[in-house]
Amino acid sequence: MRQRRILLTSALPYANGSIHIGHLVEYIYTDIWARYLRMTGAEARYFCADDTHGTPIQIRAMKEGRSPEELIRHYHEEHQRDFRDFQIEFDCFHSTHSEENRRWSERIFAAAKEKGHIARRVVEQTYCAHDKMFLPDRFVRGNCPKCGAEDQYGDSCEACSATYTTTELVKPRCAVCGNPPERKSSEHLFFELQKLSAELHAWTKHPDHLQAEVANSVQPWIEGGLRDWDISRDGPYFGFPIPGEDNLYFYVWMDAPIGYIATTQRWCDENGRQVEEFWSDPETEIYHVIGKDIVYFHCLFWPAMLMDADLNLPTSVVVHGFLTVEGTKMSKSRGTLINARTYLDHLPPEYLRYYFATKLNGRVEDIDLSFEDFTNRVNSELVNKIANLASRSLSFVEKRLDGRLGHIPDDAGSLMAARRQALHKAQAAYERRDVAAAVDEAVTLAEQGNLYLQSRAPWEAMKSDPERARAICTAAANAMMTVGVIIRPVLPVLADRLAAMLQVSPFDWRAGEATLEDRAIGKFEHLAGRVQREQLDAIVEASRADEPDATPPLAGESYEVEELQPICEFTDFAKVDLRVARIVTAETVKKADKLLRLELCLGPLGRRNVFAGIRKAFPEPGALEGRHVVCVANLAPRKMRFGVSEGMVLAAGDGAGIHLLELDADARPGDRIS
RNA sequence: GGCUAGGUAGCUCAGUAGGUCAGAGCAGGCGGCUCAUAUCCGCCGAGUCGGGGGUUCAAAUCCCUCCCUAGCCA
Repeated sequence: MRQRRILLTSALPYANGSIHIGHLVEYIYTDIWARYLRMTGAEARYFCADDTHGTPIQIRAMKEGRSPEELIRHYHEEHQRDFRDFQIEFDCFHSTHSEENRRWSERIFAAAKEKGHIARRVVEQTYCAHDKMFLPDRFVRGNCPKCGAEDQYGDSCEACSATYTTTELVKPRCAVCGNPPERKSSEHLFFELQKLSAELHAWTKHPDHLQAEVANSVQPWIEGGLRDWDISRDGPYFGFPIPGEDNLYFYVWMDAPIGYIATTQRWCDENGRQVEEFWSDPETEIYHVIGKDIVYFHCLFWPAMLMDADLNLPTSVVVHGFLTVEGTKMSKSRGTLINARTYLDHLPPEYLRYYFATKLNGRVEDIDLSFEDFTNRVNSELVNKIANLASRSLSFVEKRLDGRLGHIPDDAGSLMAARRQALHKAQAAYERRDVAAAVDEAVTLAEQGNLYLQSRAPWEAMKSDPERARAICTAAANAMMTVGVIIRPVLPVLADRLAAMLQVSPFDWRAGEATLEDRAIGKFEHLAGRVQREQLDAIVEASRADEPDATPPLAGESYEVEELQPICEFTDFAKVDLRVARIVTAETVKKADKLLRLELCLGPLGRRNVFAGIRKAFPEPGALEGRHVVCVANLAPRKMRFGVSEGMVLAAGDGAGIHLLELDADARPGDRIS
């Protein structure tokens, strides 16, 4: 039989934010499944990429004063770090902002055009003249045309849940600059989905392609008539220009799924393989794991694009539910929107992988992270049952039986039968993506192993017949090996530590039914320790702190201040070199009624000439002389009409009152401030 | 509003084509063991299987209806 070739993907994370535990449900799920498949000997390739295009990234970058490329580079690195530290192993994690993706987007678009499925139509949209860009729904705010609720998004009303278009919004304004937008028409390109209606209907009806509940929810869309899909956006737009069009770009949702192919291409190029092996060979299985929010894109648009391009369609689109925390939607103010990194600062990735695994059953159900449940499951199942069985069998052998296994005794027949059965049931469960059931097999088997040890009491046998004790522990160790194999897709690092103790390699599915007898084992190492409820509380606390404006202001502090800038990484902050400076001279500047010219002494760093807009607050500049202030010492020099300014002094205030930041008189000029 | 999926012991959930299906694990109580980074084993649960109605000799399991929850509605 030929080796199964399988391509797996998770939805591409958008490159304008950090990975949080909600995202992780999907990546952990896919990773578990990919690892399981590899353990059975299949070639399972797990591909993913950052989704990098579109207006939100454009605007976010603009607000942060950097280029979109810089922004997505930042998140590309951060995402990969977070995934790696959660033991999520991609064969390739690429980016939709790549040459491979550009080529494939152009090719797939050309194919759709060739098939006569691309139409042109003029659309009227909301345009911000100030920011010189068209505004998507979420970037127009205004009053609901139905109920009049204020400050609603451009697509629907949170108060009366009416839906409408941005052009219907009353008193609209741009969410970026606040100016009222205008209406502007332009010609867009549409993918005529309706023309593939029959094919899509047939495809979505096939029971292998979609879970029953997903297929159900897709049918009304098809039967109700598929609408054409606007796949273009006007420039300036961060994305790929559409060939042959003037100032039109591919909509981010057009090129995002193509990223699956582009990433495959990238990996193939790097590994001497052909992309056709994955996207054209009908024997290859393709699985897309997605959240239930993007079913429409993956079950209709995406298959349609693939149909037109004559590429493989997904074998299955696997849909999972959302994550809730303590029974409710994740929320910044409650501290339950937990970033991957925040979690890792407090707990090992294994616990979350394990917990999610106990919930992932292949159905489209939301899964809840209940802290009590999390603590119970990790402690009672992972630690008390699984890790403890390893400890009871292996560390006993190491400490009291010279680290050597004997032979499995006759009275272990039912335990050995149980391990075979658990392995097979777990395999069946993994195959149908019911990870929860597979984990349950591991736990149950560990339970039986513990029971076996309890009833045979090797510590008693030890007193009269050490070889009997060795035999008992050998049976338990073999059961433990199977537990380890079953749990390995979920807890790869932990399982590999077990494999090292058992000195088994490769630790694959076949090892689950092999027998280990009459051999030495490696040094015992405890597999997992208990989790404390306090550690979870600390994560919630830290997640609250991630959101600096979550706490309400104190009474009386209701005046207006400038809005907070986006989060700045420490490395960015560290670029600003602040120094202690003593004001040597301070004087007014002719023809400049706001400026003072300051001569600063930075100790060994010499003197600086600085123009500061603080004259209004200091009618007697001479009084400033001798004061110790904060100087931005590595600011690029700026040529002004009155001379060159070689830095800035820091001050607070809104113009009415200005307060210079001042240091104690004994601060040394030139010292770094951090 | 429409659609979809759920509502089973304090918690998380099993219950495959209706008849040992009223269950498991955790938590809690009692007892035992001590090899195990206080872990393991045994015993202990009357929960109207969301409410109501119906089909059937028999329903958590089928039908109708209502209530509640979650999500989706391009």
